[in-house]
Amino acid sequence: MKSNNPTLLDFAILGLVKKENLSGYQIRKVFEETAMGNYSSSPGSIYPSLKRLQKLSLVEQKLNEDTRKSQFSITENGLAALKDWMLRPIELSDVQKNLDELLLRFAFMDGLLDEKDVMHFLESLNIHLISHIQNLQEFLQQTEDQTPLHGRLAIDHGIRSLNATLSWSKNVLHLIQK
Amino acid sequence: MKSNNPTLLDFAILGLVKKENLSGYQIRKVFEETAMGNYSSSPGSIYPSLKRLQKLSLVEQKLNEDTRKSQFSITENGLAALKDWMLRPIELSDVQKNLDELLLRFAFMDGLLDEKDVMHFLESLNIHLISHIQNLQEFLQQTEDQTPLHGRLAIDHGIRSLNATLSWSKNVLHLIQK
DNA sequence: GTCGACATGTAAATTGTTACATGATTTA
DNA sequence: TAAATCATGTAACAATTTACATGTCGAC
Repeated sequence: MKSNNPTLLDFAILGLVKKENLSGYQIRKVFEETAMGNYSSSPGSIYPSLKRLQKLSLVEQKLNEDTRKSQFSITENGLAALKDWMLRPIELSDVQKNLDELLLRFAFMDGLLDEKDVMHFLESLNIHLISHIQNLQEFLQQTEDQTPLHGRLAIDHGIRSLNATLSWSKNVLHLIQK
Repeated sequence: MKSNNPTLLDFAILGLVKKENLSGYQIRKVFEETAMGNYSSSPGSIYPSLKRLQKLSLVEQKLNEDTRKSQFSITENGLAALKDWMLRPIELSDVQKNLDELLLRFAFMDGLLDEKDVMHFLESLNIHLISHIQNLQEFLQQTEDQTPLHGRLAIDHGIRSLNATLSWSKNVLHLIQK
């Protein structure tokens, strides 16, 4: 009854080594120095994650002939797992709690999914965003008198933020459809 | 060498019981049913959190005379801790990774901080948001040719999302200044 | 009288954080 | 040759998730 499901960090690493073979240290540097800085770069998270990925045979460690250094590369298994993850149906709870994960999925779709699947992902994202935004607006109206000002403003922030995501998503859809 | 620092969930609960005395179950319901649904409502997180807060004497358990049921209320200590937390200087890393926490801090400021401190919080937030947005834009430009399309679009999402937060914050500042 | 909601917990497993530890290689 | 960076790991601790466990109370 073991879970064996890769964590979000596992997928982040998997997506990175898919694009380019990397050593553990190089992966840490990516998380430290690039816009992916929201993921942990501590050795105590990266190296255990790489072990997990190896145990699941999603990545393998190979010697780079040029640099004589060991690097990780994605396996067939790993590619399939990455694709499965990207094609997972979006749920309302993802939009409520795991927007980061959806964005990470999108960020790695390059060259893995075809245009049709990317569009389907964005369309599904739009539907769930709209639904969640509406829920928040209704909640705001229904609790107008009970909720203190700052609480209402915080919810308003949530709505605005989701609207920004929605308009981004529509924009990207437009852009992809050329 | 123990840390004894309340977690984000601890502060979320502390903020709730500050507004109103609540039982553990009632707290769970808030996280299940309201816009605070991004915080965990599982008994395995709520009850241990309440124990931590009690051990730190930030909340105390009392019998509600009317309902004959036990509820938690915030202590003097708890009020001070909540205030300290809200007055913590904002850092760039908060804007990069912990925007949720900043929003939670704002959401509970009602009746705890005076107008001046709220404004200072928002002004500091603005400064850090602007700085982070600029960093992301520079990163986008510097890596334009190396980063694949989806990666650039994901960063663009980050920028748009932060801009939404910034415009919200400016709006709130305006609103508070009347 | 039974079903659903109220109500409070614990245990195991998982994950991640912080700090520690070690050594090689490069560069000033 | 000393300092910085490269490079990989472990250990202790903290927090959360999931599942289990138990019992009360009100409504139908």
